[in-house]
Amino acid sequence: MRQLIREALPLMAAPLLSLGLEEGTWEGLVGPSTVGGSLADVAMPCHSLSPVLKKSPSDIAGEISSAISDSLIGIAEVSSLNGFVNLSAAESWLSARVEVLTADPRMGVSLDEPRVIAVDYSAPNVAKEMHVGHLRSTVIGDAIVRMLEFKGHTVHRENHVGDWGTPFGMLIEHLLDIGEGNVAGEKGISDFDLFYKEARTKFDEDPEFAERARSRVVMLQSEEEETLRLWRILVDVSTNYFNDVYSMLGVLLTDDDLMGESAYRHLLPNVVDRLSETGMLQNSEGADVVFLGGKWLNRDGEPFPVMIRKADGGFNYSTSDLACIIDRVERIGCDELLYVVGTPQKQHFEMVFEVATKAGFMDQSHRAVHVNFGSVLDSSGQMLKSRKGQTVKLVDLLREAVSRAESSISEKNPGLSGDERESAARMIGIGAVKYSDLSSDRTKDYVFDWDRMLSFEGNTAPYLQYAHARICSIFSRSGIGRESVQESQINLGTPEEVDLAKTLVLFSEAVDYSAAGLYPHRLCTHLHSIASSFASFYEVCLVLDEDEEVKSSRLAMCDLTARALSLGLGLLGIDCPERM
RNA sequence: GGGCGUGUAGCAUAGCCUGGAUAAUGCACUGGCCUCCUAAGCCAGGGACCGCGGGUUCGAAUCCUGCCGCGCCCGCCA
Repeated sequence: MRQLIREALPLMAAPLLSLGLEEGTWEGLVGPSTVGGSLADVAMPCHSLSPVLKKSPSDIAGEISSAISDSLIGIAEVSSLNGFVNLSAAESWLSARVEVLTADPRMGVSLDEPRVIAVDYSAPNVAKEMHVGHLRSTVIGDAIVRMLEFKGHTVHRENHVGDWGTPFGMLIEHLLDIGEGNVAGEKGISDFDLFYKEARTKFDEDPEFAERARSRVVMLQSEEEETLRLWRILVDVSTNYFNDVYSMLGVLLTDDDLMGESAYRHLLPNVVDRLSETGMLQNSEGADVVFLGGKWLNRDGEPFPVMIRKADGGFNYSTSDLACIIDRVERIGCDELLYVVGTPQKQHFEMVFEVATKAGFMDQSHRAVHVNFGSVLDSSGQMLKSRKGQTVKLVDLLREAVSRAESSISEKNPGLSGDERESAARMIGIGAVKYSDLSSDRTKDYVFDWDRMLSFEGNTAPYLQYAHARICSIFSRSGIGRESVQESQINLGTPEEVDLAKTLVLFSEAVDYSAAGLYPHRLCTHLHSIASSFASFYEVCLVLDEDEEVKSSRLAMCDLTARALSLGLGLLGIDCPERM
């Protein structure tokens, strides 16, 4: 309702001046109402004016209310209660707003001043299974990418896959033991968990293998040709597998977005040089480190460093992340760097950002944000660890979701069959998984519960998709084209229509609020309220079989609702079937 | 020990940034609603001293502070 406020404020100035309130003293009090219902959309608490005007808040609210109500005719109805001045959007104002939206494919969502933004997300490991932890990063990152692109920004997707480092010695040797012909090409690796575990076991238990693995690491780091070829096999097999998962999930990531750790390996010495030039680098027990000081103390109360180059000459992840920052700022020209990575790495990113800022890799014009997310917990509230407990393979989870969706469809709507049922099952099952992850505050821990995420009740994707499908059904049944109603005159004859109109008008604010904070759940919350308002509207307002004027208005509302839902879910990476 | 985060009905969550009115939503529970556009739905109802104590304020779930519980981080792993 920011537009209501924008329109109302100038009209309130003169009447308020006549009550003794100077311009600039009261505007900040006007904001969204905190009470629901039809009472108010915008409210102005008058309690703080009490000492100024030497009257009770209740009297002040009453006086303001009667002073401004004539000025706001056609915009809002004004009343007062409990020391609040309440503005409720006028029906004519609301219907005019809705009419503007019906002609706008962007549903009122404005474009921001464009920035160049890198979003680092997903980041699976080569030769390892993708599990539920990757699900969060992938789904949240993808939603953020879509929202930011929609707001007009240039977004670079960065998939920082784990494709370099010491584990590749044992992985390559294991590949040789198995025989590359059994892995390369179409065959792939059928079980990455098993592959990794076998390599690990041999490394731990077979000294001869461990020795081969260690010298293989040296060959890899010196970029020996044959070793690089073998490494490439593992990378290719894995990225094919990642692509299968991405395509099943329906995310934007492609091979063009791959920027693994290996891609930055030649920049690492450069990081050392540049840190050295600034004088930040210190030698500690043979290693090159940066001491930031401040609150960075270890458990003995001593300062602890950011490790840049280990005593053995190797680099670790801080260095790699610094190289990334340099690359993204200087080569890609990013204004903003977003890292969709779990909360446990918060301290790491704080330190890396601090080093990068002090070293001048970033300046005031750059913004680096750790877009953190909570851990995945099981139903008993424990961390879902990949070490011991049975890890849920991402592919298995997604297949299960789709198959559950398919059986629900068979049960609820036997009329759907063949390709259409299959495609609806995919949209519903995958949508359910994504939505359950996106719909709560990402910074908090996420309770992973198959029954809840696949349940088709409550604040879930299927509930929103169902509202969308019902609308599509109205149009297909009546044979009326969606576009043909987009210039209809809007009449809000019932409370349900008014309520629906308000949630639709608030759509653009919800998108902005969600994108600005990088919080997809805010958009979910609003989409749910749209679907919920629509469901109430649908019960009470017969769309077809009314007189022409009512019918065209309601059809336009239906079209707008369906567009809000599919656009909104689309920004979250979730598709809507027309029938389900 | 230090740092960071978190605590809201039986369960799961929103609201906290930017303080306002009777704390919102879903599941579960109770009771209603399909000769009518998909009942995967709708309507009504019960259920919360917003972890505990101080402070600021006309007003605190929200801001400050002290406790308590839980979690994560403090590795020459990423």
